[in-house]
Amino acid sequence: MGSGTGNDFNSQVLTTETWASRATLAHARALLGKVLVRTRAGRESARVITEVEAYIGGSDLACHASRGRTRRTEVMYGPPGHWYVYLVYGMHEMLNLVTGPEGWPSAILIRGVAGASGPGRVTRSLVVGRALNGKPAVRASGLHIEDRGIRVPERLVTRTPRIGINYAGPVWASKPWRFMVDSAALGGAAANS
DNA sequence: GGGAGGATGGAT
DNA sequence: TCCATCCTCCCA
Repeated sequence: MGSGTGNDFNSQVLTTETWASRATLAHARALLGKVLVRTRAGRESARVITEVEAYIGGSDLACHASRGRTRRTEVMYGPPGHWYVYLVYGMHEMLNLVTGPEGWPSAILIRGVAGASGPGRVTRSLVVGRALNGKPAVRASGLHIEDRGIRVPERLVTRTPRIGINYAGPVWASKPWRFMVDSAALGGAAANS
């Protein structure tokens, strides 16, 4: 696959996968500073997203979809803008937002929000579970994302390899597909916006 | 039907 | 460094 080698801009022919990969990474970056809004029993809790990771397509060996289309990964093959929630290590719910295009499995894991660092803590603090799996990210589902005007300047964004995926091998484990913004610095940025 | 291993987090 | 805890997927 053309996008597997790294520098897409040197490619003469840009494949559908290349475009989709770029779109997912741009989307991941754009999620920093957006607000995750949980509505439950008439109450709303909102948290600014501070850390995400991208899992991009069937060729990404760290992506669950790399092992084929199964019952669990089915939602990743569906239309974008839906939640992919699964249980890991028998105790932690992982919250992902499916990105597009349909039929091309990719998702963004929400690893941190203001006040909760770590994907397991994100879901625990917002009471998010597998009941949301496959649901669209709209208010009626009880969980959606809002842009409340928080600006995240590039200098506050850190990119690193993804966490806990060494089993995927060095090529995929080294992709800088984790995006973070310092929570405290973000507070200042939000105040200035 | 059985078994291995996992996109973590907290304790030791 | 260890391990709780259970779902998913592969293999037989």
